[in-house]
Amino acid sequence: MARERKIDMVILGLLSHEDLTGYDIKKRIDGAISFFWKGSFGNIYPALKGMENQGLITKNDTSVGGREKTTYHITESGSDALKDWLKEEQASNELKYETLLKLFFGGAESRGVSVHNIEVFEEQIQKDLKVLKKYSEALEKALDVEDHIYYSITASFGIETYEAYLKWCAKAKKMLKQRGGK
Amino acid sequence: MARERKIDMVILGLLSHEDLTGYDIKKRIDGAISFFWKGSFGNIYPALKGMENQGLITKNDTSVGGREKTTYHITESGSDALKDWLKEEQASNELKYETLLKLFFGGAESRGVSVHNIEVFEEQIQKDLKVLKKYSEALEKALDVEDHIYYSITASFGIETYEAYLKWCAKAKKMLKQRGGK
DNA sequence: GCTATTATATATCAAAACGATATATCAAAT
DNA sequence: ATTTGATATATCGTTTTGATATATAATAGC
Repeated sequence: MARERKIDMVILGLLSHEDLTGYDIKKRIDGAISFFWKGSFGNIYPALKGMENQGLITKNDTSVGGREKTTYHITESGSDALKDWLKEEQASNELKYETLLKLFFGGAESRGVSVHNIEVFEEQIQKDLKVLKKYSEALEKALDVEDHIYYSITASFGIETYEAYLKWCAKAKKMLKQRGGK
Repeated sequence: MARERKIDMVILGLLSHEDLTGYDIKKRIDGAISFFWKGSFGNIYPALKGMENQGLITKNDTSVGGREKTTYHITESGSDALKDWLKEEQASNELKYETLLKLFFGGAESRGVSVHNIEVFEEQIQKDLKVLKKYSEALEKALDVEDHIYYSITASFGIETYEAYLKWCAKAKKMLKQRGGK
């Protein structure tokens, strides 16, 4: 019980660097960490409310013209919660790959469908890899290397795995084509 | 709306090979496909009920002594639903890596904690890789190669990615150690 | 033979995440 | 001038997660 809401830690991690609005948080998640984590508005906004009630963050309402905006700031208590989580060694790592699922159960269908599914996946990865490599190169050029080491390491994780995916795509297609199609 | 329940397709995929109970289904998911998909009882049992109502599967109750058992069987309509899903080219592929998350936000903590987190991750992967390789070797020895090609391909995906993870672990640890610790 | 443990089997529940949608303002481009 | 896209917050139904409860059958150890 009293399960830990993972999104809380993501938000606290982001807020430990700078004050942000819910919308900003979504953008950050969609940016640098999107290849190993995701978040939605339906996830972020309730979490912000909950954490404000718990005193982990404080809010600051501003309005520019008719436009409202709520910026969140991490408290000392929130900072402690983040540190506690970082120290815990258990971590859940999981992937949900529908492409693999389709391939695994694809025996019921034609060989061509499986090859096509791999190609669609391959294209997506190639696109993602391109973006990630650009991001990684930009990081290396940045002056404050010490501060960016963790960003580099996570980006390198993405690059390594994406390259492994592409390697597998080539292999898988070859295997499927060699045996002729149904 | 009427969003597609992914677990339905997993269950239909498994039932397309053999009749199974809810418990069996959980075991199958925990087995060969666990490295790219997960399922829980709280997910499986309601899905079975729902699909039975939709006519995608039929149930068969038996009782051995005081023990009750419900075995499910795929219908033609269920088989069609599976085929339709296999043909759709869109597929959601996502990973949630708490280890990466901790590393990314680890700047707030000591360098040693980050290295330790990587080591914990590394050990888990080494363990999983061992299991997967054994499974893969067993597959290659199997006579009915044609039927097992899809199993081989998905297993090879796991091996490729796990090996990429290990490669990254070594690299990441080196990077963190080179720069000395806080 | 007795007992403890593990495997089989189904089920439910609160909390969390997902994904889609709604609403409205502001900035930029056509 | 208008349409498109970015900013900003919010909600809602469905699905998933993870934990827990319950009970029987089989196996292993003493």
